[in-house]
Amino acid sequence: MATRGTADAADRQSRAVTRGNGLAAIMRSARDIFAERGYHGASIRDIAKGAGLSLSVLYYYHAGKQELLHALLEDALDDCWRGCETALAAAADDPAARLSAFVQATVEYRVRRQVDSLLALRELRNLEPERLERFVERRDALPKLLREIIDDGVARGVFATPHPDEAQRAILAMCNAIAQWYQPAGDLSVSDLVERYVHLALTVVQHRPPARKPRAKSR
Amino acid sequence: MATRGTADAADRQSRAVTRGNGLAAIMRSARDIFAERGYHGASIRDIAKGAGLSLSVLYYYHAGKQELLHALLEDALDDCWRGCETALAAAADDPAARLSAFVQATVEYRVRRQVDSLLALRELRNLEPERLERFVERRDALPKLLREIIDDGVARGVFATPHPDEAQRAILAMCNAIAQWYQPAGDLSVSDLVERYVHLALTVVQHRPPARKPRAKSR
Amino acid sequence: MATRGTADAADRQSRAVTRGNGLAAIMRSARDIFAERGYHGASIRDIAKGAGLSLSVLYYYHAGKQELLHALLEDALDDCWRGCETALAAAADDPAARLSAFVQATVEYRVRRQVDSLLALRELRNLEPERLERFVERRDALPKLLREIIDDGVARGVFATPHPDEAQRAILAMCNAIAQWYQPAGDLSVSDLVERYVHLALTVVQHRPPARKPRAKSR
Amino acid sequence: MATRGTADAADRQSRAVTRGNGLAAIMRSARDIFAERGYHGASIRDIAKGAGLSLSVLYYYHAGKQELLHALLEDALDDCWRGCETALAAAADDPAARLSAFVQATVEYRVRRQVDSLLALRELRNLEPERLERFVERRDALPKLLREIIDDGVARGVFATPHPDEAQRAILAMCNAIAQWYQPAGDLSVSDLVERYVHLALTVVQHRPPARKPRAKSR
DNA sequence: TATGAATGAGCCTTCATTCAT
DNA sequence: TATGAATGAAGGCTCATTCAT
Repeated sequence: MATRGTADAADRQSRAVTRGNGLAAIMRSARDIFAERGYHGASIRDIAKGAGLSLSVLYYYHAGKQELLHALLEDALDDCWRGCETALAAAADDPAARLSAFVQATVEYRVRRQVDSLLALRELRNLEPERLERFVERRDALPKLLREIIDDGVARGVFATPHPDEAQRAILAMCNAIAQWYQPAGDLSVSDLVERYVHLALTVVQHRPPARKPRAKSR
Repeated sequence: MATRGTADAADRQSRAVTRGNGLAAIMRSARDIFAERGYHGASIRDIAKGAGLSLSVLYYYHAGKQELLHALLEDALDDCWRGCETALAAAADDPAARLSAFVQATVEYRVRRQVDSLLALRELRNLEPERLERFVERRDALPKLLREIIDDGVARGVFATPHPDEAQRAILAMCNAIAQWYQPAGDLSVSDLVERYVHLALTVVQHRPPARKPRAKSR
Repeated sequence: MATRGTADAADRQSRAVTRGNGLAAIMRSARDIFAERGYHGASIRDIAKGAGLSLSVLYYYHAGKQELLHALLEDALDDCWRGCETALAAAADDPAARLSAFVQATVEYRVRRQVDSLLALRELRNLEPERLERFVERRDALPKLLREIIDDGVARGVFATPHPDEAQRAILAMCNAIAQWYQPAGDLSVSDLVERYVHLALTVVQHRPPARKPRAKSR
Repeated sequence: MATRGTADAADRQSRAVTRGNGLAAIMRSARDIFAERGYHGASIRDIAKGAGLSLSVLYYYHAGKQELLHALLEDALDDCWRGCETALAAAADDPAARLSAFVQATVEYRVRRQVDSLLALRELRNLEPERLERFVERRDALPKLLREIIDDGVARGVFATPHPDEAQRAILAMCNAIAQWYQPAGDLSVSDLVERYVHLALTVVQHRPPARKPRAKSR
């Protein structure tokens, strides 16, 4: 017959967690703590404490630690895709424009979801095999998409890179890395950041703007 | 009455670990298991088992799990630096040549120490604060070195990039990423890999080979 | 963002539990699950789920898990006694007839309440001390009653057993065991089962039918 | 970096557990505590405490709680079989003698291993399915053996029971029950107990000693 | 009547580490 | 060098129970 015990309210100082808002608080805390210590280094006890809730609520909302991670990663990947698709839908049908749109979306995502996006890079391997497989499949469509854009540019003679494969990898690698160092409070604004990375990407694929549309006579 | 106490020698079949080679076996096992599961996900029990040794030997050679990781990372970083220094020592005093040497050394290191180099990227954060600080200091000299090379190139007018900082980051990011995907058994030889990444790096810094030494009219 | 919070009504498909029948559903579920997994192995969550109700309703009807068990056991014991008393009330005042009536009632109870009767045997010890004491007192009156019947038979010279105590224990033990193996759907009908156990019991007490009622004069 | 903590020696008063004798102490404690509270009601913490050892040693010797139970049950069943086989090997080839030997062995086992034998009856269901199956198979050979003895007696006309199946069940049930009530310190000696149960069993099968070997006048 | 959200205690297990040999 | 036995701490998870609605 369990008694109530001494729940020292001091432990839950930041208890902005009003009844019913448990889930959001947990997700937030999980994100931060997973990011800080890694999946195995993070204890669900600490996650709960970070959320200002008891250990057990976590299991009310999620089946366990693993599922918690999964939920975070899926959410982040969803957001990433949404950004890309929106940007590409708005872009002109021209390789440079599409590449720029892709890079812009990716950079903005890395900044907007700095923490989660790092999680997705680092903690992927801690997903259970089955979950991992499904996740990776969805994620791998991104490099494929980028590759198509590059190939298209090469085919149309706008991108001169002799190594489209390396170019694709390089562009993603440098964009992904942003989440590791960018400091929103710093000097570099997001729009400047985007501009620079778009430039960098176009450089990497060796973008050669086509001769001006030969209007009359280019002389 | 089934027991587990007596470690059946059968479990250590792969005991190529002839007496006296304990240390090497442990390092190898630790490297693989840390890489596979991450620092917190790896148990020293499994590391010992992987080395074909008993748990306790590990403590004969190392003070603990933490020190084991440290030893691995230091060793990897040493190797990385050795490679860079050797390459740069042999390179001509010319930004493009120096950048090429740097990239070549880095790429080769990522391939030569594929596993350890990944460890150094991923498990860094699991070093104890004091160890971490010393390590990072040493590691951060690498980007600084690269930055100097780039700045020099820009100053001399050989590199046209308007964003040397981004260039530096991009070059390191793409080189680092190699360890994540390169397959030594695949089609791409190391020398080809190096060649492509050197090209990529020169592209990123917007290398402009200086006009042939303007023999006659310099005007 | 997968959650678990909202109990999806689909989970309660078998909701034959039309509003208002909660109590019966809970008792049924509790009986089955306690029987299947034992008191400590059964979770009230599963009991509630088995009843097609939410966890909390359980507490509307019962003070807790312990009381739930108690209610089940008391109910079963009541039934057992009712059967015995009815049977004995209808039996002739003759040891063999009374023993037969007792055995018949007991066997029929073990079949009629197969599950609950097993519960009463196995989960008794999980009652809280005070409850346990009261329960055992009531239950122990059964062997005592049986013992009286046997002693009476021995006194009257109808039962020849030299070990009335062992006989009593043997008879109860074998009747109790019925609940462990009897399959209502099988070949053996309840009336046959009763007949055999009555025979067995009479054998155990070494029943010797008295010399025919000395009609005229046996001389 | 874990420190030693305050191991209050007081907690391990009965520490007759000298280094190296851990296994035996654990088995003993496990037996008692499983018997007292049932598999699910017993915590391995309490088992360890009962053994005067730390929680973790348990896992040095056994894979877990489940395996601990399994080890106990197997050991008990082994003992039971050994007893039966020895007894039957020494018995004459005559149904009554064999039945007596079987009952004697069974009764003695129930007394000798009073606790474990109860465990085997009650906690069986808590074995994992695979383990359970193997165990039950071995255990079920016992009733079969008893049944063969009875059938043989019936065939030879020495046992008159019309219900050999019920007889077999009754004999085992009453013998099994012994472990529930017998008190070694009480009035009834083991040899008396055996004698009574042999008598009871012979009664149950309705043993009819064959007519004295018709020496001279068979009339 | 009935529910969803939340809690504290406790459980089984694993882990890094130590110590005597 | 190397090992088996043992330990305290912590980890993930389940559980009976409560409370506000």
